[in-house]
Amino acid sequence: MLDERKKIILKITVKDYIESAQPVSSRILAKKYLLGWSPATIRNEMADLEEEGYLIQPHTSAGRIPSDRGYRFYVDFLLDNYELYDEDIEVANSIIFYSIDWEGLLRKVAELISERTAFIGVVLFPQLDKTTLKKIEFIDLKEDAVVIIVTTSTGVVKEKIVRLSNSMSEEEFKDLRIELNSRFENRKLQEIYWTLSKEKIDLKIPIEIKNGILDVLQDLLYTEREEGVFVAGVSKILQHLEFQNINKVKTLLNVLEEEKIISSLLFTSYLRKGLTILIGEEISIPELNDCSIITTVYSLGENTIGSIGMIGPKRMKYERSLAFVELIGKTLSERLTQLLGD
Amino acid sequence: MLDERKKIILKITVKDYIESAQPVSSRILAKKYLLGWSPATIRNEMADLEEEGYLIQPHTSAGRIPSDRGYRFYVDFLLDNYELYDEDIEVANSIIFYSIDWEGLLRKVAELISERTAFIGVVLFPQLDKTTLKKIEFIDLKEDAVVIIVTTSTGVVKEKIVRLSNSMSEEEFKDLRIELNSRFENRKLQEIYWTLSKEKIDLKIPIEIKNGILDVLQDLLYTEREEGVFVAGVSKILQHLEFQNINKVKTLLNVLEEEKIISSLLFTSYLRKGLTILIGEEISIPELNDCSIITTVYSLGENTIGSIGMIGPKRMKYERSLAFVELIGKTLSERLTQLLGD
DNA sequence: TTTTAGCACTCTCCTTTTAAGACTGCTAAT
DNA sequence: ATTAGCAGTCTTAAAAGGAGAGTGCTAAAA
Repeated sequence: MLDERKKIILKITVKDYIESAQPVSSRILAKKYLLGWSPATIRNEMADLEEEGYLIQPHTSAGRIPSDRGYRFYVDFLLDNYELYDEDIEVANSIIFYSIDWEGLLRKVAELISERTAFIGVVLFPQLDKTTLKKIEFIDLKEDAVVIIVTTSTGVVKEKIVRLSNSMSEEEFKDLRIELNSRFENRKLQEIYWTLSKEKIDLKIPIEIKNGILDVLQDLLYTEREEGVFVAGVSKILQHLEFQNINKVKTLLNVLEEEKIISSLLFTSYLRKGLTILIGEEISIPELNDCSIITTVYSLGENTIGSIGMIGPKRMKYERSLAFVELIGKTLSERLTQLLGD
Repeated sequence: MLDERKKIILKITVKDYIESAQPVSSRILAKKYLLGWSPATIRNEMADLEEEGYLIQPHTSAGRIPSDRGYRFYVDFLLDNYELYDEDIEVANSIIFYSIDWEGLLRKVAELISERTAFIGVVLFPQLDKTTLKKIEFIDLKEDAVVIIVTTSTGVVKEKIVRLSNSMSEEEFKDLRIELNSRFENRKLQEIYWTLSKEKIDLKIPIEIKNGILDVLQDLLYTEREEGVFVAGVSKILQHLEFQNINKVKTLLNVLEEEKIISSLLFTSYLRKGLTILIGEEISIPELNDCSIITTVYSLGENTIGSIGMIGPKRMKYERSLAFVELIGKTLSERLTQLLGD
């Protein structure tokens, strides 16, 4: 863990870089922010931070910029309080005044996000999720391995082999099977996923099996997912400094036109049911290495049905972006529930 | 009109530029195409062509490139026979194998166009066109001016003042009104537009009034049009040489994200009911000055219901593009009629 | 009268040079 | 543990130079 001074230096470095888009030098840090340490001291600290992977030096005689790890640390531990501009709140609330069709509303939300932030707004179509669980079955392979077999109402069967750290008796398997089936039979896959993935669950189940089932469920949900997305404001992203290079733009546009890629990103957030953020390489799409993605879900009544998000450069104001996306998600859910809730 | 030699030189200049993307020099023309005239002669001819506005010289010591006027002349008078690659035909015919939903089919068509040509594919949603004519009325203002008043089934009233070159008697107005109303009452606006805009029509009607009615109809149709469009393959356009400049890309993307603009371009083609082509400034959208747009219509049975098109750089192979778009339009119409025709 | 050879001139584009400026890392002093 | 000072590195912008491509014009040839 970083000591206090390193944290301060990292935090200010990230903030300054987000603002200025210029590699941050020790001199700037000392002079602009009156930290009370000399440039030389700060230089030493920054060299340490670079060694530990939080900062990067574009070239020998340049200042430093945050690495993905640096941004991640910043987002996880150094963020100031969320700050919402009054106008952001106003814009989010304006959703309440739209009563166009379902599709039109979602499209409007994507446009709203992009207009207000000058980043890209994305919306995943509502997931139908009618598929329910038919049965969970186990086959004991001995040698502490077991096959999990899941059958769904749509007739799809999927299995997965799992290794156990502690062996289980015939009896225990039987109990677990009965318990799981009685509890989850005919329930929606998404609901089961959600219940199982909660930290606390009053069910005696080995962690490996639990994770195995979760994997299978995710797999099933993923292949049957609704892939439709709205992507709005692609042209807006070009005004940012990181996209002045034509080749970057090309590869970026390529990715953004692949609905499958965007929908799969949003789908992950949908399954996790919460505000999520991916930074640079965490997205696992090389073309989006300069971007961060913030997503959250929207729901109809009690049911999470889809997700929305924002794609922008890593160099974004996270406090504001996170708060804004979260707010939009909530407001959209309210509006949908109000319009269509039972 | 240009003499034979100028035509040949213009034609080859355009063709070579489309192929090479380099300003075409007199030397290239003489040497590569063995025209039998010396570079000096060709130089003189090219200077003439420039003076008449068919060619442009990027700078003093460069070859020449076609102006919009040059492209237009080429497309109107110098085109070789349409050439369809076998693969283009195959791709167009593949439409027949899609039987996904209506919307999916249209989206697929836009993608097909862009995939096959590496340009942008666009599709205008089907126009509902339920609006019919209620009444056409005239008010004689004397002094050879008359107000045309058109009322529609949706209750919209629109009028237009028209000047006449030959005055009409009270009697003639009455006859015309009766004739027009008996003939067009309760007919769809689009149908009336189409009938009236035909060259030959067995109806005694002053040209000014006819054009006035057409204007009003176009206006009515335009404001009530379905604005939805699909735009596919925006990223593909970036591989072309004319879009290597980041600022051009920005403005281009801006326009392409404006559905209203694209739909209005397509709507014009829809009203004209045929294969149309606009080159550069003819499009009247500064951001598309480097582009040409080829559009055609698609129909369900006898009824034209929408239009499709392609947006690419002016420097495109017109023979192929025109043929391809036309073919796609026809094939799509056949497929739609087969799927949904009554 | 039309065509062509020849040449001076122009403009682009690429490479090289030069210089200024921004920071760092390291050393030695505090 | 901190800091001043300085040599060294790298970027960036501007300037200079030179090759190459192509034209317009003139005067000669057809």
